[in-house]
Amino acid sequence: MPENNHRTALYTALAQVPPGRVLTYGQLARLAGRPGAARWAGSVLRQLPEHSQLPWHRVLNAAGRLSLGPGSAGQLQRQRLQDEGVIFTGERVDLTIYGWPPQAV
DNA sequence: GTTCTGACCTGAA
DNA sequence: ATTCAGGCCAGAA
Repeated sequence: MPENNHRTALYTALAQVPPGRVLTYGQLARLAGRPGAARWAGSVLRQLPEHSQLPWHRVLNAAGRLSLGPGSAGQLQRQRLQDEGVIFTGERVDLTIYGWPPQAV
């Protein structure tokens, strides 16, 4: 069953993201070898265990906003990102600056 | 089998 | 900038 394999690929890709950098669900799915499976990436992160050391907080939606509601998890995500030096312009993060991988120019 | 739902994305109006 | 519709993938009812 390749499902597990893809999930592992997603974990690996996510683990490569350095502190202070963020990526979108779509990019994460693409790095996991599944372009277009952004929702799938979200479901994987949702089922992620709490004791996981993966930087799940570095994943935002394409708009640069937190896809978690204003719950405790959302607060935690924002807190951790700010601790890493990510600056929020309002409720949004500039992906052209903090995006990962770096903007291909 | 169909239908809904969700830590989503893109393009068009 | 905001709203809408269509497309994506997977799991639950």
